[in-house]
Amino acid sequence: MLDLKFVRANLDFVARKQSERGSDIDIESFSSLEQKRRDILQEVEALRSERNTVSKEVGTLKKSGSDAADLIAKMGAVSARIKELEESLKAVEGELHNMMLVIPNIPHDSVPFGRGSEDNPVVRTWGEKPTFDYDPKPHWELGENLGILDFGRAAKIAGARFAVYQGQGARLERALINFMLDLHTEVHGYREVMTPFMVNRESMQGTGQLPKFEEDLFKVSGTNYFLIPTAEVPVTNLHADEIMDEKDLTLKYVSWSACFRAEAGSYGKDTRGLIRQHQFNKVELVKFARPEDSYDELESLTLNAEEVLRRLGIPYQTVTLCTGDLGFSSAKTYDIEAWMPGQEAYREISSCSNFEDYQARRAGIRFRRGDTSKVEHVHTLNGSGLAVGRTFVAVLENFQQGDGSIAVPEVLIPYMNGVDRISLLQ
RNA sequence: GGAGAGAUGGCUGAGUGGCUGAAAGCGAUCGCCUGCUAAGCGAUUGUACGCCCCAAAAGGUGUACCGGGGGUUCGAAUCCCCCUCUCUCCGCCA
Repeated sequence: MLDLKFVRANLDFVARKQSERGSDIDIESFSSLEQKRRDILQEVEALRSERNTVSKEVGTLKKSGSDAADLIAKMGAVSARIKELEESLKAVEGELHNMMLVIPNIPHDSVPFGRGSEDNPVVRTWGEKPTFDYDPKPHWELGENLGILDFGRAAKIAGARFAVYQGQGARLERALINFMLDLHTEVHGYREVMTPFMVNRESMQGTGQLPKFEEDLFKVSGTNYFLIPTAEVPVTNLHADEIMDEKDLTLKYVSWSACFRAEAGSYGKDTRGLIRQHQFNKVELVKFARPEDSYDELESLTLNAEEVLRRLGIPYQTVTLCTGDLGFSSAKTYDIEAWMPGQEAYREISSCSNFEDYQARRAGIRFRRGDTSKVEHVHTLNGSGLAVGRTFVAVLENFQQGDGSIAVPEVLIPYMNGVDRISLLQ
């Protein structure tokens, strides 16, 4: 959520920034609603003030045995009026709040203007694409041939967009999770957390999934719980409604979770294989930072995520999302795209964002400065480090061999209990 | 699932209708004192929103907030109702 006072003072700027990301803001109704809120507020506060003063007089009069009937009758009327005003104030504030909740974040100045993903500039490429003396196979063929992936039975027990991992496939998924967690905790200094996979509505609103994107989420029927689409939600909300100590910043968390996405509106996209699933594993990096540090922290967070691919030996490129492709809550986002030989394309494997104070304002995450003891909103950041299912895909497709087996990347061998190749016989 | 108890500031904990934004203690910050440390003395120590002042900061002022929501009353931390969460006991259970 944007700062109400900032929006009020910079309406044209905010509207222009929103249009750059292809979003509209109704300046007129915002202004009139905001003005109305202040008008009512001033009136109701003046009346409350009067009531407070007179009520004290009533107390004094009664104590001294005098008659206060006149004042009491008068205040009865004032209280009734206050009640009326409070109701309309509540209505106006609710409307204004709902309006604020659906205004996306303002892109950072360094975010390039563009209409969509085709306009995202590449900031880095790493690694050499492997060459094959045959047509490299997509992971779903490799996986099913090796008996480590079973989409048919997944469809039988659950439905489309689910997968069953078995044998060395299940082991590989688990190895990737452990490898990533170890790297981020032991080398990059993140603190590991394991959180609930279901959260309440407030948490979803805190990080920006609600109210606007409810159709993308799974709701647990008969409860108020939603399945998390990413560990970003529970981990960021860990500090909701808290005032943090400046000395604890930058606070860095890493969390493995299953992620659940309804994938509404993606019919026909990536219907084969592991790329787009209703449930997948992800290792997520989350940071809470001081405002002046957050853009440096975004750079290091992105590099921390890239390090996973470097150690695995998977080629990738990193792009900056342009204004038209930027996510709702983000001020700036880098996408890391891994090379997938079987699909002959770079595919998104991580998305690293700085939300500035947008989520912090929604969720009430603040910190107190040590020197001035001023309270400010923190900046929140997060990024996949990495999407495990898609990393699984990248390993299969990049390390496939002519005989259909998969060479296990060096760094994963210890996590595979010494197995250095996945082949049919395993 | 059943029975009971509870939720107050950074923490502990008073407070059963007006003198309570909230006692006391602890902690923290600043100052004094002191060979060092400790102790001692003094002061300060919430958040949000509005208005005034204003380049801004600071300041002034008003309102709200004692788990959340609603009600009674001239007036609610305090009385009533609903909800959430925590604790204890019983039952069930990975």
